Amino acid sequence: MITISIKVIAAMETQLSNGPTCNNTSNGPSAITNNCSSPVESGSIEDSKTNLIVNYLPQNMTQEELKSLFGSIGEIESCKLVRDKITGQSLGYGFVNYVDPKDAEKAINTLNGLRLQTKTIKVSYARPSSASIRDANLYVSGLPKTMTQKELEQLFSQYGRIITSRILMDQVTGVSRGVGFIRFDRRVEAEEAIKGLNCQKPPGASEPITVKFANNPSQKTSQALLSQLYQSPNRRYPGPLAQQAQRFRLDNLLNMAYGVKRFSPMAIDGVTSLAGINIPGHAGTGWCIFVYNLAPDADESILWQMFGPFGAVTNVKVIRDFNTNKCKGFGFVTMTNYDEAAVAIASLNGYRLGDRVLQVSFKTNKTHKA
DNA sequence: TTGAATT
Repeated sequence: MITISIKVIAAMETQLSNGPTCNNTSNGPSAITNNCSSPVESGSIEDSKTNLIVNYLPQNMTQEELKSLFGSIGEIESCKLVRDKITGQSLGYGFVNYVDPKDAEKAINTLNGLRLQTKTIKVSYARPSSASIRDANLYVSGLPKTMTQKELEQLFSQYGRIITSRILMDQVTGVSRGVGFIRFDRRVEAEEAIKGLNCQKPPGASEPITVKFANNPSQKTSQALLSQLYQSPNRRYPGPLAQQAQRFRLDNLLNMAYGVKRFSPMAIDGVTSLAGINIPGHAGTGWCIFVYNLAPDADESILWQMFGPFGAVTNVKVIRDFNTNKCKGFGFVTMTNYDEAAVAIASLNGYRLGDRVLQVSFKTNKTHKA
């Protein structure tokens, strides 16, 4: 009875593909109660009493026109015309959420089947499953660096249908950062995966992984954004410290010029690496330095400023509480050269920064776990 | 009082 354009079908399938497949194309109330067999969705009918999905909208209908049309029934809480992400073209359907469920019901009764241009629009309750479709995205950390995306999926697939997966890679080395994402079809699946896998060791792994719900699109606080401005070294810090650092560099130059051999553990690194022995603080890319007793508002720039004058600093990190974004009292600095790191530590350990006395040392494997 | 990581 209704001529359905290919585009609208595609749009509907896009919407449906986010949830369990239902064998009919009806979005009417019967579909909610009867046709979706998922146990999650049958319990949340309440959610859909104000929210409508409107299908078969004319191609040129705008969100404003949609809102205007449905707003004639009653007060609208929100209204969304779904568009193609790339072209911005209407996908021919949208959502209208009323304040009052009675208005939603009225809209179905009066607007469903309304002819607009060449279309006959369909108005029905939106699937109450949006909540189960959304928030099914997991953030996974502590993964073995050797784990592949396929292995990650294998691990999680026992809990449900995986929509997408990803392992974050270091942009330079291409090596896994041990962090990834799994998006499940449904939220319950994600919840089960958390129950089953959080704090568990994947087969063959030596450390347990962390599985939790991912944050929404990564929106950094303006504060975090600002601190990134300081990711480049800032080396104008006059005073005795800088002088000491400069003196050290001069010493190095003189030593090189006069052929003085300086001892450096770097010389034995190749051997110890082959033997599988870890040198504390040595991370392969440099020497990792632990800095303790930073102030809550400390940021990366202070680490650059303090350590930069002593030599090549490749990375600094202030460890922050995720929620408050305040420094947890410590941070890390990676320096390329052992000698420079050693002098920086000798110079900065016990250094008074504001009203705090810093403790600076090579990072150890210390953990407060038993 | 020795790591977070958010496509």
